[in-house]
Amino acid sequence: MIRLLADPLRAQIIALLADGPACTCHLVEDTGAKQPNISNHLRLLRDAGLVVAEPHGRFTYYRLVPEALETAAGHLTDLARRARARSDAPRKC
Amino acid sequence: MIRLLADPLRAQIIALLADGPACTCHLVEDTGAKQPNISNHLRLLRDAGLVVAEPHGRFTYYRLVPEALETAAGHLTDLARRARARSDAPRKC
DNA sequence: ATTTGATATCAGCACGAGATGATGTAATCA
DNA sequence: TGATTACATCATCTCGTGCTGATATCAAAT
Repeated sequence: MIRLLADPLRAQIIALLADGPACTCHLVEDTGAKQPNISNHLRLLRDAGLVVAEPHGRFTYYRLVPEALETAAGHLTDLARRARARSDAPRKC
Repeated sequence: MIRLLADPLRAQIIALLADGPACTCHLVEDTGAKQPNISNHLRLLRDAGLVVAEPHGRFTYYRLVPEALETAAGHLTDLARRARARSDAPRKC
Protein backbone atom coordinates (compact mmCIF):
# COMPACT_ATOMS: atom_id res chain seq x y z
CA MET A 1 0.00 0.00 0.00
CA ILE A 2 3.05 2.18 0.52
CA ARG A 3 3.50 1.59 -3.19
CA LEU A 4 0.68 4.06 -3.80
CA LEU A 5 2.45 6.81 -1.90
CA ALA A 6 5.42 6.59 -4.26
CA ASP A 7 3.97 8.34 -7.28
CA PRO A 8 4.61 12.12 -7.16
CA LEU A 9 1.16 13.10 -8.35
CA ARG A 10 -0.54 10.78 -5.87
CA ALA A 11 1.66 12.17 -3.12
CA GLN A 12 0.56 15.65 -4.10
CA ILE A 13 -3.09 14.61 -4.05
CA ILE A 14 -2.67 13.19 -0.58
CA ALA A 15 -0.90 16.32 0.61
CA LEU A 16 -3.77 18.43 -0.71
CA LEU A 17 -6.37 16.21 0.93
CA ALA A 18 -4.49 16.53 4.22
CA ASP A 19 -5.67 20.15 4.26
CA GLY A 20 -9.24 18.97 4.25
CA PRO A 21 -11.72 17.17 1.98
CA ALA A 22 -11.82 18.38 -1.60
CA CYS A 23 -13.54 17.39 -4.80
CA THR A 24 -12.01 16.28 -8.07
CA CYS A 25 -12.17 19.72 -9.65
CA HIS A 26 -10.07 21.17 -6.82
CA LEU A 27 -7.41 18.54 -7.31
CA VAL A 28 -7.41 19.03 -11.06
CA GLU A 29 -7.02 22.77 -10.62
CA ASP A 30 -4.34 22.60 -7.93
CA THR A 31 -2.18 19.95 -9.56
CA GLY A 32 -2.54 21.11 -13.15
CA ALA A 33 -3.03 17.50 -14.22
CA LYS A 34 -5.75 16.40 -16.61
CA GLN A 35 -9.03 15.30 -15.12
CA PRO A 36 -8.95 11.65 -16.29
CA ASN A 37 -5.51 11.34 -14.81
CA ILE A 38 -6.68 12.58 -11.42
CA SER A 39 -9.71 10.32 -11.55
CA ASN A 40 -7.51 7.33 -12.28
CA HIS A 41 -5.27 8.05 -9.32
CA LEU A 42 -8.26 8.63 -7.06
CA ARG A 43 -9.60 5.27 -8.06
CA LEU A 44 -6.39 3.56 -7.01
CA LEU A 45 -6.32 5.44 -3.72
CA ARG A 46 -9.97 4.58 -3.14
CA ASP A 47 -9.42 0.88 -3.89
CA ALA A 48 -6.59 0.85 -1.38
CA GLY A 49 -8.70 2.50 1.29
CA LEU A 50 -6.47 5.56 1.51
CA VAL A 51 -9.32 7.89 0.62
CA VAL A 52 -13.11 7.71 0.64
CA ALA A 53 -15.45 9.28 -1.91
CA GLU A 54 -18.50 11.23 -0.77
CA PRO A 55 -20.85 12.16 -3.62
CA HIS A 56 -22.58 15.51 -3.12
CA GLY A 57 -24.87 16.19 -6.03
CA ARG A 58 -22.71 16.26 -9.10
CA PHE A 59 -19.57 16.81 -7.06
CA THR A 60 -17.55 14.06 -5.49
CA TYR A 61 -15.70 14.96 -2.34
CA TYR A 62 -12.67 12.94 -1.37
CA ARG A 63 -11.48 12.57 2.16
CA LEU A 64 -8.23 11.13 3.50
CA VAL A 65 -8.45 8.09 5.80
CA PRO A 66 -5.96 8.85 8.58
CA GLU A 67 -5.99 5.29 9.88
CA ALA A 68 -4.59 4.03 6.58
CA LEU A 69 -1.66 6.43 6.77
CA GLU A 70 -1.07 5.54 10.39
CA THR A 71 -1.01 1.86 9.53
CA ALA A 72 1.68 2.50 6.96
CA ALA A 73 3.59 4.66 9.41
CA GLY A 74 3.36 1.91 12.01
CA HIS A 75 4.81 -0.57 9.58
CA LEU A 76 7.84 1.63 8.99
CA THR A 77 8.27 2.31 12.69
CA ASP A 78 8.19 -1.41 13.37
CA LEU A 79 10.90 -2.04 10.78
CA ALA A 80 13.03 0.64 12.41
CA ARG A 81 12.46 -0.88 15.85
CA ARG A 82 13.43 -4.37 14.68
CA ALA A 83 16.50 -3.02 12.91
CA ARG A 84 17.65 -1.35 16.10
CA ALA A 85 17.07 -4.44 18.20
CA ARG A 86 19.04 -6.70 15.85
CA SER A 87 21.64 -4.15 14.89
CA ASP A 88 24.43 -6.12 16.58
CA ALA A 89 23.47 -9.49 15.18
CA PRO A 90 25.05 -9.65 11.71
CA ARG A 91 24.63 -12.89 9.78
CA LYS A 92 27.65 -15.06 9.13
CA CYS A 93 28.79 -15.64 5.58
CA MET B 1 12.38 8.70 -0.38
CA ILE B 2 9.22 6.74 0.28
CA ARG B 3 9.44 6.12 -3.43
CA LEU B 4 12.20 3.63 -2.75
CA LEU B 5 10.04 1.59 -0.42
CA ALA B 6 7.54 0.98 -3.21
CA ASP B 7 9.44 -1.63 -5.19
CA PRO B 8 8.63 -5.16 -3.97
CA LEU B 9 12.20 -6.40 -4.16
CA ARG B 10 13.53 -3.37 -2.30
CA ALA B 11 10.84 -3.85 0.32
CA GLN B 12 11.98 -7.45 0.71
CA ILE B 13 15.59 -6.37 1.06
CA ILE B 14 14.63 -3.92 3.78
CA ALA B 15 12.57 -6.53 5.57
CA LEU B 16 15.55 -8.90 5.50
CA LEU B 17 17.90 -6.22 6.80
CA ALA B 18 15.49 -5.50 9.64
CA ASP B 19 16.52 -8.90 11.02
CA GLY B 20 20.08 -7.68 11.27
CA PRO B 21 22.96 -6.66 9.01
CA ALA B 22 23.62 -8.97 6.07
CA CYS B 23 25.92 -9.03 3.08
CA THR B 24 24.99 -9.04 -0.58
CA CYS B 25 25.28 -12.79 -0.92
CA HIS B 26 22.69 -13.31 1.80
CA LEU B 27 20.24 -11.04 0.05
CA VAL B 28 20.89 -12.70 -3.30
CA GLU B 29 20.28 -16.09 -1.76
CA ASP B 30 17.18 -15.14 0.23
CA THR B 31 15.44 -13.22 -2.52
CA GLY B 32 16.40 -15.45 -5.43
CA ALA B 33 17.19 -12.35 -7.48
CA LYS B 34 20.32 -12.00 -9.58
CA GLN B 35 23.34 -10.41 -7.97
CA PRO B 36 23.58 -7.33 -10.24
CA ASN B 37 19.95 -6.64 -9.56
CA ILE B 38 20.46 -6.71 -5.81
CA SER B 39 23.56 -4.55 -6.11
CA ASN B 40 21.63 -1.99 -8.13
CA HIS B 41 18.89 -1.79 -5.55
CA LEU B 42 21.40 -1.55 -2.73
CA ARG B 43 23.01 1.34 -4.51
CA LEU B 44 19.74 3.24 -4.64
CA LEU B 45 19.04 2.50 -0.99
CA ARG B 46 22.56 3.59 -0.10
CA ASP B 47 22.28 6.83 -2.06
CA ALA B 48 19.05 7.61 -0.22
CA GLY B 49 20.62 6.94 3.16
CA LEU B 50 18.29 4.06 3.95
CA VAL B 51 21.18 1.63 4.36
CA VAL B 52 24.89 1.88 4.97
CA ALA B 53 27.58 -0.36 3.50
CA GLU B 54 30.30 -1.80 5.72
CA PRO B 55 33.06 -3.56 3.75
CA HIS B 56 34.54 -6.55 5.58
CA GLY B 57 37.27 -8.09 3.47
CA ARG B 58 35.67 -9.15 0.26
CA PHE B 59 32.23 -9.09 1.77
CA THR B 60 30.06 -6.00 2.06
CA TYR B 61 27.68 -5.88 4.97
CA TYR B 62 24.60 -3.72 4.71
CA ARG B 63 22.85 -2.24 7.68
CA LEU B 64 19.47 -0.50 7.90
CA VAL B 65 19.42 3.10 9.09
CA PRO B 66 16.46 3.22 11.51
CA GLU B 67 16.40 7.02 11.58
CA ALA B 68 15.61 7.12 7.86
CA LEU B 69 12.62 4.84 8.30
CA GLU B 70 11.45 6.84 11.30
CA THR B 71 11.65 10.04 9.31
CA ALA B 72 9.41 8.54 6.64
CA ALA B 73 7.05 7.24 9.31
CA GLY B 74 6.92 10.67 10.89
CA HIS B 75 5.97 12.21 7.57
CA LEU B 76 3.02 9.85 7.21
CA THR B 77 1.95 10.37 10.81
CA ASP B 78 2.00 14.10 10.26
CA LEU B 79 -0.21 13.80 7.19
CA ALA B 80 -2.66 11.71 9.20
CA ARG B 81 -2.66 14.25 12.01
CA ARG B 82 -3.35 17.15 9.65
CA ALA B 83 -6.10 15.20 7.90
CA ARG B 84 -7.81 14.60 11.23
CA ALA B 85 -7.52 18.21 12.27
CA ARG B 86 -9.02 19.53 9.03
CA SER B 87 -11.49 16.71 8.53
CA ASP B 88 -14.48 19.01 8.98
CA ALA B 89 -13.22 21.80 6.73
CA PRO B 90 -14.18 20.77 3.20
CA ARG B 91 -13.37 23.24 0.45
CA LYS B 92 -16.17 25.01 -1.38
CA CYS B 93 -16.68 24.36 -5.06
C1' DA C 1 51.50 -14.88 -9.02
C1' DT C 2 47.39 -17.10 -10.30
C1' DT C 3 42.99 -18.33 -9.21
C1' DT C 4 38.71 -18.00 -7.01
C1' DG C 5 35.00 -15.71 -4.96
C1' DA C 6 32.19 -11.46 -3.67
C1' DT C 7 30.63 -7.34 -5.31
C1' DA C 8 30.14 -3.30 -8.31
C1' DT C 9 29.28 -1.24 -12.81
C1' DC C 10 27.69 -0.91 -17.53
C1' DA C 11 24.74 -1.42 -21.84
C1' DG C 12 20.68 -3.10 -23.68
C1' DC C 13 16.07 -4.79 -23.42
C1' DA C 14 11.32 -5.54 -21.98
C1' DC C 15 7.46 -4.54 -19.56
C1' DG C 16 4.27 -2.00 -16.83
C1' DA C 17 2.50 2.24 -14.99
C1' DG C 18 1.24 6.88 -15.88
C1' DA C 19 -0.56 10.26 -19.21
C1' DT C 20 -3.80 11.57 -22.79
C1' DG C 21 -7.95 11.97 -25.93
C1' DA C 22 -12.34 10.40 -26.71
C1' DT C 23 -16.45 8.91 -24.85
C1' DG C 24 -20.03 7.60 -21.41
C1' DT C 25 -22.96 8.78 -17.31
C1' DA C 26 -25.35 11.32 -14.00
C1' DA C 27 -26.97 15.50 -11.93
C1' DT C 28 -28.10 20.39 -12.23
C1' DC C 29 -29.77 24.39 -14.74
C1' DA C 30 -32.00 26.86 -18.65
C1' DT D 1 -36.56 18.83 -22.86
C1' DG D 2 -32.07 20.14 -24.09
C1' DA D 3 -27.72 21.98 -22.48
C1' DT D 4 -24.06 22.11 -19.36
C1' DT D 5 -21.13 20.70 -15.73
C1' DA D 6 -18.56 17.26 -12.86
C1' DC D 7 -16.84 13.01 -12.97
C1' DA D 8 -15.77 8.16 -14.46
C1' DT D 9 -14.23 4.84 -17.83
C1' DC D 10 -11.94 3.13 -21.92
C1' DA D 11 -8.23 2.48 -25.51
C1' DT D 12 -3.91 3.79 -26.73
C1' DC D 13 0.69 5.46 -26.45
C1' DT D 14 4.92 6.69 -24.31
C1' DC D 15 8.52 6.48 -21.32
C1' DG D 16 10.75 5.33 -17.17
C1' DT D 17 12.39 1.62 -14.28
C1' DG D 18 13.68 -2.87 -13.19
C1' DC D 19 15.97 -7.02 -14.97
C1' DT D 20 19.67 -9.35 -17.26
C1' DG D 21 24.26 -10.73 -19.30
C1' DA D 22 28.74 -9.31 -19.71
C1' DT D 23 32.55 -7.27 -17.66
C1' DA D 24 35.50 -4.85 -14.20
C1' DT D 25 37.42 -4.62 -9.50
C1' DC D 26 39.27 -6.06 -5.38
C1' DA D 27 40.38 -9.23 -1.65
C1' DA D 28 41.46 -13.75 0.00
C1' DA D 29 43.24 -18.27 -0.86
C1' DT D 30 46.21 -21.52 -3.22
